[in-house]
Amino acid sequence: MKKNITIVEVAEKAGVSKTTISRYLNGKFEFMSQDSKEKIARVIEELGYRPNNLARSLKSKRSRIIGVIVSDIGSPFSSILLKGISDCCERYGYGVLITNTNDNPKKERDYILSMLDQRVEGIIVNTTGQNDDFLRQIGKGNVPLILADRAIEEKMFDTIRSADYPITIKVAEHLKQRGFTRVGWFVEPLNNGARILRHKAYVAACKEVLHIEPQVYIMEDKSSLAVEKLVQQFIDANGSERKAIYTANGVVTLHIVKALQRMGIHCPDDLGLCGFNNWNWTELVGGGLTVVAQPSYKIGREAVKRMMFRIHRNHNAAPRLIELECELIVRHST
Amino acid sequence: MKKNITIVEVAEKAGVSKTTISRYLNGKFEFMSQDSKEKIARVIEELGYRPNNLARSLKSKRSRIIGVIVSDIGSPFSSILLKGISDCCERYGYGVLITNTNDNPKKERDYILSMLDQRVEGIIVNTTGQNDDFLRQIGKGNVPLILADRAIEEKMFDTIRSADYPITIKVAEHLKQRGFTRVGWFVEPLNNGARILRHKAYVAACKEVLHIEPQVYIMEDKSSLAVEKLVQQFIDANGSERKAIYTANGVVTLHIVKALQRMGIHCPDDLGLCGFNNWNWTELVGGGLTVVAQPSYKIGREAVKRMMFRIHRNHNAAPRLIELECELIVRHST
DNA sequence: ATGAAAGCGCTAACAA
DNA sequence: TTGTTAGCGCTTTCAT
Repeated sequence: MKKNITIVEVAEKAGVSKTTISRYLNGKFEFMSQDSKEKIARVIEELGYRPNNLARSLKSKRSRIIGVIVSDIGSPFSSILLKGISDCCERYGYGVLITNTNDNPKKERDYILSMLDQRVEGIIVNTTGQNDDFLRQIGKGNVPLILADRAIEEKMFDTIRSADYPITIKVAEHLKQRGFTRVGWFVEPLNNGARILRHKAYVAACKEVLHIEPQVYIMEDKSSLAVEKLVQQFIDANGSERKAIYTANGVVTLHIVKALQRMGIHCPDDLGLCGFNNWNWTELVGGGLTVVAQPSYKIGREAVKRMMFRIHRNHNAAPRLIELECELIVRHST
Repeated sequence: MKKNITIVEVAEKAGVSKTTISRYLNGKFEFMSQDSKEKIARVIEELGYRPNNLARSLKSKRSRIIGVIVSDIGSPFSSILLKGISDCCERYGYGVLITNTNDNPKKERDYILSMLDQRVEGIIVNTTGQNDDFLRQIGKGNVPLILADRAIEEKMFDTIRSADYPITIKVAEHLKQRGFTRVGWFVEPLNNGARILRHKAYVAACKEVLHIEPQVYIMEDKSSLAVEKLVQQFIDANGSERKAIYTANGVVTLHIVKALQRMGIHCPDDLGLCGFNNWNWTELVGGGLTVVAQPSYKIGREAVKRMMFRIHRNHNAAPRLIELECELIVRHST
């Protein structure tokens, strides 16, 4: 159990004061003799000295860590988002403290609090959507909070998300052009900002492009039976029209594809299908799924960039909504 | 910019000393009057006081954080692994500092070092496989290091991974029983512990079960053309025998499936295919892929459990290799 | 160009 | 049952 090497030993061995070592560590070479610099470098090397970041952060109030809270770390969306976040943080020399709420609002609150206890310099949240009041509260503090993908009502936080409106219009135009006359939208319960905005976009597209009544199918229950029933409902409700399903996210897409396979329904002849999220398997099933590719990686990257701007340039910038372009990838299912 | 509330203010307001507050925070109620306890609780509530974890960790040398280093945070394997790790850490009241190396050995070293600087209490690594010497070095320190999925040669670290040998035997028996007489194994370059052990298992299965020569196809290059060429090679090399491909991991599976689709090869008639990793799409393609389900979530969970054991019960326990059972899921492709 | 000294917010040995 | 006190390892002001 050998004692840890601290700045004190380094100072002694190098024959200078703690202060000088600290200056060295922080790259403040302006007024330092070449001699000291070299000596310190050598001693640090010899001793294998490494600074204690807890102590540094405690004193300097800069932890160089940002906290990230995702709603489902196991999903491809989150994992690509995290990749964007962690790649970008690395470039800025920041570490990433990650937690996973499983869409549990209580956990979200607890984690935010405990990240603040850790003195993270900023928090990126993919919020459950059930904590608006709490988030507002946190927003009053002085640790920047940025929302990824899921917005909240008020324009209080920087929010980075996909530009759902234009892509939904595009999807509608594509479906129309392919001869689909009825489009049902399948979604999980409308309890977070992403779903709500996507819903608005769908309704708008129905009105402006398709000139039909919106048909929203909410997947309360993701059991095989329930999903099949919902699909069947949509089919039954639209007689002999050419029908297409548009999904709200990758999870829904997956459930729908499974249901269609079990039901023996083929795309695009029996039914059109436009999914959301260009996950790697979408090109493999049924000759390839038409999907909207969401810029998950970019969302992560831009969230970090914005965070760095806020931390280093302007703590009080007006909140911004940054919407990133999606891409429509037309394949076989429409 | 209002000053942060510290233990000192709480102490003053509650009319007790810092020590008593500290005792309260750490749940040391044994010798504390009911009166103090209640007063403190009230004051903390009123002030909205939250302890500074940096200070706590600095003093107590217990950060309650463990570091996790994955080789590709964007892959389903990592993301499920992380889910297992973070769910389990939560139960123990630990936070998770995550970094992603993109299989870059230099980054792996840097991250390990900077996690030590953060005074994480333990590190879980899904190592690139290119840092054995460095890892040995770190192993001599007093922060436990645990390997997830990818082992290193020496038995120096706790290692949690899938039990590749028995499942590979089972796969071989299954393929044999289905009438396949030649089995090629497709893998990325053999540069990490997981691949090497899986390779051994495959060679053993060829000898003990299939009684054939092993045929290892290394995917140096994952371009469409290169993969197709490799597949074609395997086919050409085995004339009219009944041939099956066995893949080493999910990424390889994906590339093979794509190649087969492009080449118009159908499973199981033209070629058998047994994949690795039961990712959610494997049941969707070509009537369902036969796969080995790897216990990614459990690997994460067990790694954390072992870490907690090491941290709290026995810092010097002998390194253990924990192999978790895989499951063969037979579907349509074999 | 360098150093002395005063903390950052907390914990824990020791004393009472 | 509670408080006093000396740090944890570093940064930073101020002085030289």
